[in-house]
Amino acid sequence: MSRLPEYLRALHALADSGHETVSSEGLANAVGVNSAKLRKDLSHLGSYGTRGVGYDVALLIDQISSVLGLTQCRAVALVGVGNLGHALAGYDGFANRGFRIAALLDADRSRVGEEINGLVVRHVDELPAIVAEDSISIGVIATPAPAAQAVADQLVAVGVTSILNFAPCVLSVPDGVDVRKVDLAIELQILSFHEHRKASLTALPATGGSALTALPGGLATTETQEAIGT
Amino acid sequence: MSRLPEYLRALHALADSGHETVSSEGLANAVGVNSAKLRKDLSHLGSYGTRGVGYDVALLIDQISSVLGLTQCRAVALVGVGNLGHALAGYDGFANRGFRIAALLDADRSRVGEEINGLVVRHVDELPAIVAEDSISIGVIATPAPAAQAVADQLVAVGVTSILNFAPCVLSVPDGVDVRKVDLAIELQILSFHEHRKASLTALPATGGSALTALPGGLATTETQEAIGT
DNA sequence: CGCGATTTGTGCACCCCTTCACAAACACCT
DNA sequence: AGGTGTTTGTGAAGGGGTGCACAAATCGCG
Repeated sequence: MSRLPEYLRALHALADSGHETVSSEGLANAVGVNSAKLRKDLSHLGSYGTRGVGYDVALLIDQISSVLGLTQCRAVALVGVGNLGHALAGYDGFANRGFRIAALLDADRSRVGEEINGLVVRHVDELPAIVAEDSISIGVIATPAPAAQAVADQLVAVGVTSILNFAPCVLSVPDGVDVRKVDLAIELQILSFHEHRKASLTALPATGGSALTALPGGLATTETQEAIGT
Repeated sequence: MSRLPEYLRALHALADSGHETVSSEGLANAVGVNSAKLRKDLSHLGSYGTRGVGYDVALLIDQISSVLGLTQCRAVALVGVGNLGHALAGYDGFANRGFRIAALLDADRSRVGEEINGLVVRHVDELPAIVAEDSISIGVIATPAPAAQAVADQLVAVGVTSILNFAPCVLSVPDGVDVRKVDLAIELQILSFHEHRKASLTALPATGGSALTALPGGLATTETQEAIGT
């Protein structure tokens, strides 16, 4: 499930604060989900709770980490060191959670050679060599939209089967390759939609405003505060 | 729906390439969804297609923009100008899509006064004044996790009802306030899960590997290549 | 003016996810 | 050892989204 990473983060926080066990309801509250849902999620990866007591935090962390394949540190290659790429290269949230940025790449040769956070930017054409010297399991695309598809093709060509795409475009990849997309502007637009809806509702509480704002009701974009898509 | 922004982006691309009308199937292919789903989505905001022809691109753009509340440029306040905040402040994908970063804030006084992309960083305590001088509709939190809740409280206190949270933690906000969360590490962990699963399946195609990798099947984390959240 | 081709809009069935509610299991206390 | 309270694991019901398939509608052409 896409919720497992959230559970994992909450569990780490609990472990840091000294808890050795958690009840399903306690963990559910920390993550913001229903306790039954959480129990069902955890039951899917085997029973690791003790009735009357709860779940062993350390054991659960190990289990979830194992399922997510985080027992080993995964190497990621970041393509595109523009504005966003710079930030991602320096983001310390990756190293703490089982990932290591192993290579920085860019198509712009004027950027090649630049050093960011201890890594030297290399040209995207060196991708085969980079994969050869350091097994890359995930590629991150932080290029402008027009360049994204070409980069994705290159990543796929060298055997990368998981791509995180920050470019605002859809990538076409062969079967067996997973793509996740993060579009920052879309997130804002969804919030804008809610904002617009709230404004209309408060202005016209009786009629509900135009038909546009009075959609079926639950249309409220899946879940708020749910990690991307989730 | 959370898919409307994706439709909007595809429509803009079509408009730029000269198309005046699109069939539901053409647009669906561009976005990567089922054509029936797309037609149903569009029908929820009133019928704006012509049978036998398709949808008028310009008209549809206006309609979706209107539903999303993008007819006016929305002002966002960005709190936290660390690594990620810097990138967001300089990200040009916002201005092109109906958003304007109106203020940069940080709790660290040593950062106050710094100029980024033509904006001067101000202290987070100035939030009430900033909202007063420039109506803010969305707040973006790009602070470390421990500071995020306090910032959220401050944003709510000055009347912000939509928050985009990049800090890896859950925010508790009163009803009526929408929070969307983007956790970059979680995205990578989800990809790691898929990677781990693929590795196990190819190694043990018959048994499907351990029970961990042989979950119910459709567990594959909602949708790939769906904007967060989806 | 009529006919065929094309495309929208939607009723219907299906499936997955979510949630409630409860039985089984465990620990603690007496 | 037995009772009691707590918590897990799960069966069943409900809801929402998804996709198929088809009727209605429109355009273009003869």
